[in-house]
Amino acid sequence: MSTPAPPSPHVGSRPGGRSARVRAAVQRATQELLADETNEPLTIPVVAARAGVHATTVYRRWGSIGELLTDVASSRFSGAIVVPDTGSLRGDLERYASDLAKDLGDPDSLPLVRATIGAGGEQGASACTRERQQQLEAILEREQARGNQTPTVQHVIDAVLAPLYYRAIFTDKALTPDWTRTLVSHVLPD
Amino acid sequence: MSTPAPPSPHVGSRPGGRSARVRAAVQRATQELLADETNEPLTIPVVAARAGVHATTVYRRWGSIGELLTDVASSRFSGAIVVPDTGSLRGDLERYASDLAKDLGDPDSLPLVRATIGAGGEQGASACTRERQQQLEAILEREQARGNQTPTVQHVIDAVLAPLYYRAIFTDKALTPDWTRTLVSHVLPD
DNA sequence: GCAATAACGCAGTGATCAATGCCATAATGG
DNA sequence: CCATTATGGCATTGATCACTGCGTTATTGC
Repeated sequence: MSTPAPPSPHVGSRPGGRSARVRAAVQRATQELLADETNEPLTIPVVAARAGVHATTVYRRWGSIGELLTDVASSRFSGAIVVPDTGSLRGDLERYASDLAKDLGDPDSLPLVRATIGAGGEQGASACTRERQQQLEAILEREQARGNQTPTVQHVIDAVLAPLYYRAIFTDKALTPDWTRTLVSHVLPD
Repeated sequence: MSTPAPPSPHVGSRPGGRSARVRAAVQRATQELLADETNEPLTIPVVAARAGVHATTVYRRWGSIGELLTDVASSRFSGAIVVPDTGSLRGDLERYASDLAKDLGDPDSLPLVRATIGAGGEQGASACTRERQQQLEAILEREQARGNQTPTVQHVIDAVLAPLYYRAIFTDKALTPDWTRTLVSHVLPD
């Protein structure tokens, strides 16, 4: 966050090369430290030590904790949920909301979201939700391709996505299936 | 967060005594540092220096950055908005949502929310919204006292409060009056 | 295979942080 | 007004952090 920008995170390496292995180890270590209730400081030297990597490497590739968390969140929250295809908009939304609730309820995803919001600023926060918004958009577009009317993307974000994140982050209530169904019912009256 | 617990934050002092002055100075310094785009580390020594107070004092009264932020957020988000009384539920909700949008849009409240979520954990996050939920509850209860039907508190939280916080934290979109009115209209059909 | 380039490991440096013991000062209660 | 308690200031200490040259190892392109 304070450094100009890493020379370019080296994305051209083969999947299994040293670079990819280091990246995976560091990302895993970061999530483990966040999940650990041991209140470890989550600094770069600590993450590096846990990953079995030298702190220098982390400083050079990520630059700061904020950028590291943003990167970890991007990976963690990309592809973890597949867009369902149940045949109906209601089915898709209910299924998707339920999957997202399960994902957000995972004990090590909430600390990651919280920490990323705190240290990653605007970039970090959007890394936690960008793919979710796009997936919601895809669900609505497919329904429109079927020739049906749909609520706007914004409405679905406000009525389904926002409450899920809000409840996860700000409360200690469970994200129950009943409740997620209720959320969906508010955008699909009948 | 790691210390047992401060001996008790000294709440019995007169408003204007040394204790209260120090508390105010530290809280103001914390918010100023968060608002500053200078990317200062927001550590206890830095906060203390800016407040013209010795770091020792901050360590003893708050113990950690997380607890300090939680305390600052509690103060900052308590009493900043008064529950409106327009005579109608729709008026109250629209007014309240608009006030909250203005408050969340304040350039130095968003960094505080983000940082508190990140460093304050469950306690910190709820400090940002507790009073808001209670105020919403008060609005609904007054409408019920008028003998009218209302949506549930949970529904209003999901449909109005959650999108406001979600948009503020995760996106860079403005919290426009038009949009907040739309949110209210979703819980008050007609 | 063999150069060229990029990524990583190593050791070390200055700066900053968290934490503590001791004393000064202000606030409470009789 | 005085004693008791609590709160804040000061100096210091050990630990940790962010960061940087330099050499080594892996990866890429020819």
